[in-house]
Amino acid sequence: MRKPEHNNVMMVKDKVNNNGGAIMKAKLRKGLWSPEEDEKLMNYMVTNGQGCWSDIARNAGLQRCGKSCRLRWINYLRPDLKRGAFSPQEEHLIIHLHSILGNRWSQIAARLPGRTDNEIKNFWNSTIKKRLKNAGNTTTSSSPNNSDSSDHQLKASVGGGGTVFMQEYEVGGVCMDSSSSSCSSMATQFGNPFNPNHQHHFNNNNIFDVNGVVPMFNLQHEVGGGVLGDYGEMEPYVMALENDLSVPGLEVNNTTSNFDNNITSVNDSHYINNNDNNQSIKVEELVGAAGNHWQGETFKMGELDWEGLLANVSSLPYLDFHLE
DNA sequence: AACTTATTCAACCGCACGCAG
DNA sequence: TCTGCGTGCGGTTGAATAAGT
Repeated sequence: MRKPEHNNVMMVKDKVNNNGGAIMKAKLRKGLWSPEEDEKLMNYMVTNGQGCWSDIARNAGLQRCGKSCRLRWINYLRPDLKRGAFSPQEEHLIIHLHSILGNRWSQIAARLPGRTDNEIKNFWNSTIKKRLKNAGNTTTSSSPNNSDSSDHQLKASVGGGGTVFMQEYEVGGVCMDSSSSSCSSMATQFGNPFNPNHQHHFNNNNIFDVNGVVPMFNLQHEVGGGVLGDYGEMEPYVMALENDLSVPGLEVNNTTSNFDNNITSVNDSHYINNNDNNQSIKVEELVGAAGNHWQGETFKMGELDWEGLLANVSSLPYLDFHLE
């Protein structure tokens, strides 16, 4: 989109050299990355793997700060990135997750393999927000931070639109930490209220906004048709959870793994089974966002098995959109 | 064709957190 | 306990591009 700026060098960082504290300016580039810089960083990462970003910036011969290198890698150079427009499934998932997580783009991105938080954030701010606004709704996506902490009562819509007032949920067992990495036990602790199988509590066709008492829209529509065009059709009943609710992360730990066949986990929510090729792929590897090690050798973005993904993410709430 | 406005998205900035010394 | 460093996150900016007039 943008053309690289090659002369955008700024005096950003002062360094003290060894000669009695004389100041030496380190020239760090800012602005768009040139293809040459991309190549340098890519080559370095492929050869040496991820490490200290400031070291990477230095050792790769880049006049960039480590932070910039990290961002460039995560948002652009990472080989497991999925390019192109968001699919309707992804759109639904983003909206859905945003209704739960608010602006926690990194957590949302962790559930959308191949997508970055920045990408999702941009997509949300530029596209979805606008569509929702155009749909005549102004209250669809309040953040968890906006929730009314006094409201312990959960409202859930049921089938034909009736309302069920849930008894106060014991939310104490839910991982409230904003970091998703250690929330894998939430389902069991919580009695797994987010398990779509608990249909006596929740209707699968509706989103429950856990952020506050705001109406959410019905996702019963087929994904393919009029993705967001139907968002004007709002469900008036919602579920509200107080506090900051963290959805169990798909990526959980940093155990070294690979794409070998038959990887299984005691905690099945941490892995994606790819039934087509008889492989189980650790979600962390797919996502790549939180992991410190990139080993994406064989994984091809764009070939994600959505059904496999969603079917095995038992802890992911309300994955209720219809797959084609 | 020229100009204006809207949209997109890469990148920066500041802050918070964790960890080591 | 304090401090500095590295990292990650979310908000924001601004240039490039598209669309409209």
